[in-house]
Amino acid sequence: MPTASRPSLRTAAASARSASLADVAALAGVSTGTVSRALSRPGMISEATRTRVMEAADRLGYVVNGAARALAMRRTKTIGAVVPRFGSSSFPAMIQALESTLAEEGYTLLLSAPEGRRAQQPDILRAMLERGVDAVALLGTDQPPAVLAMLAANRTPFVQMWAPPGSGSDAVGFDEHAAGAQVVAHLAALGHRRIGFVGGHSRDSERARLRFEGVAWALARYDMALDERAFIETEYGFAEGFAAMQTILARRVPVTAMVFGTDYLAAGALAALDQGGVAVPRALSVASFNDNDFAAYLHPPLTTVRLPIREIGEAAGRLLLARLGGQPFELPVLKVELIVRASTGPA
Amino acid sequence: MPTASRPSLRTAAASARSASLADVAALAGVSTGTVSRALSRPGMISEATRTRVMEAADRLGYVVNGAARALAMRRTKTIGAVVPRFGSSSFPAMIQALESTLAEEGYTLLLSAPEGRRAQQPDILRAMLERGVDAVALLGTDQPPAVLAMLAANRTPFVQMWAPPGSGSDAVGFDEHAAGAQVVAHLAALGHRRIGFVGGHSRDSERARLRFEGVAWALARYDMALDERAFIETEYGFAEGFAAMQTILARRVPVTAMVFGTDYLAAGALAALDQGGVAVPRALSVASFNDNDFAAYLHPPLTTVRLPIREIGEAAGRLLLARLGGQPFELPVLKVELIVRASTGPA
DNA sequence: TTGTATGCGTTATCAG
DNA sequence: CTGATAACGCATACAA
Repeated sequence: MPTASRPSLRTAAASARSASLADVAALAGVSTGTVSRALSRPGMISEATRTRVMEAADRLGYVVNGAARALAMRRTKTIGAVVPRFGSSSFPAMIQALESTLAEEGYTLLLSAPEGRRAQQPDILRAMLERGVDAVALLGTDQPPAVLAMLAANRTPFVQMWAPPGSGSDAVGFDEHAAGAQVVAHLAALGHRRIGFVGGHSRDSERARLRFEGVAWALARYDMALDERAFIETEYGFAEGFAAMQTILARRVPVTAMVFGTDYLAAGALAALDQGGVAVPRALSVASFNDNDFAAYLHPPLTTVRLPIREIGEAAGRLLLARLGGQPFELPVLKVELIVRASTGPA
Repeated sequence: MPTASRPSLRTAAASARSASLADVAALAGVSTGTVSRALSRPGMISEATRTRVMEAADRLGYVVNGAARALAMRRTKTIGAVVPRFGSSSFPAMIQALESTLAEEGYTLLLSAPEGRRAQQPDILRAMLERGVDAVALLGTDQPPAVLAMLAANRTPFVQMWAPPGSGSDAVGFDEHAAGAQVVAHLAALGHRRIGFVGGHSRDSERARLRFEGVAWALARYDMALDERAFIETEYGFAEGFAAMQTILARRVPVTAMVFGTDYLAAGALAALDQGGVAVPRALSVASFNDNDFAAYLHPPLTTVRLPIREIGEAAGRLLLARLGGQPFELPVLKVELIVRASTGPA
């Protein structure tokens, strides 16, 4: 019977591995249980031994072994986030907010930022589950069934960020449809009747799709028309906006206003307009959606809808923390805001 | 003596927890050891049992418990990254590249993006070490001694990203000094003698400091002068660039060119110049540093130095993988590139 | 308040 | 090729 506590060969061998609870216990002259408690529930321990343990601990540079702890506690204090196409988008601000919120409670973020083909694969989620994440934050509602199934099988709480709220499961986002409609309503009020639209691929992006649906809905509502020849779906980016606008200019489409799905696109388009000698907003009005409002600095006479992107990350973080703590959580209402700097009606 | 294998109470209780190796073993009628091998070293197992195990595994939706694995293997296949002020900068592209590179080898990224005060605290690193990261990627060389000490005590490999290479420990970055000098050399060649500079706080950012040192060095070399009243250190951002440029315009400083530490600043400044009726580059030349080159779309006649930011992340990833694999690794030389679109000498 | 002993789920070693 | 069994390092129920 292996009852006697073996003095653990390595106690001698100085620092073959990094210090463990047993090492601290030995140095402090107490049991491992005591050390464990001293470190995580200081209240249950006498002042004297506690300080002795503490001293021993940081003399050895002790760092708790999270794997062992996770194994024993069935909890890692780690949250996974899966955010495709993260580098070239406005997601970083959202993730920053998510991370900051979680960090307040001692949680750490495991980030996956798949590009290209890898974006759709469920192995990504699997990797996070293997790492024992306590919860997961996903982007949008367009999740492969396999993903949802794995989450369910593992009973892992999750939240969908930047997704239409009220779709049953936990989702935090704003009303994309309303945002899209708001821009069009504004243009309608100015007297525009025929406009163009350049946005992200609605096939790949739920956000692009919903936003465009809002635009389309409002177009019908205000009896306006989207000129097919001034409608382009592309990747988000300056270069893409530039190219799209050049194409539309070359087609000589008779629109009096253009709407862009994101300010990156708008910025590129403005350069193309500038180069093409088209005055904004005199000859053509331009509106876009954004979070950082930088387009305004580049081209002040631009109408934008400010999207509360950081707020998404923060709310998602709070939601997960609440779920993990068994607390109730009320989803905040994230508002979009129309910022009008200068606009005119059709030339 | 607890020799007999207890049938583990929960074998009955269906899915009280998520499936473990033992559950799979039971279902497949083999031992846990066999299941473990079947899953991680398929070659060592007979075809027949292997498929039986596989079936059992995914019938139960088995996901390996990383904590247990990490405990046994002393390895987590997780890399930590600490990147302050991540949301509002060009770091996301770097991180995206890092993550993608690591993902190729099955590594996952644990990201910490401290804002404000939290940025300097060593607890952040501690949290990562507790999670058992196999290696760590840090930003820059300005690390608190405590951080370096912890890393050393835990024998955790690490790399410093966007840091001057050749500083002894593993660092990947480009020559900031040369980048700064390059811009000034270009302006000198055009005949400019008196310029201004707006950049990040050199106190907080090693990058800002080095870049400015390159500028200063070249100014001396080419016998040029930096007008003190056109020198401002500020936060990176559109609004800050706008404000800084307005301030400088108000001071009526007789400079013929302005250099900006980042394109965000330059973009804001261009708006201020535009609004102030100053023609670029006819009346004033503007140059900046960037990675995504977006300023060019906003204001084509702008000279920029393209910084290889994504490459940093990729190289850092490869370096860590090499270190973990005991492979040699040769740091790539990351080149900066001067992009001249239109420039003139002093008006 | 403190010590003891067991379980957490895998991997790895060592026999068969 | 497969089975049994000992680590791995910590938390915790139970005893003292």
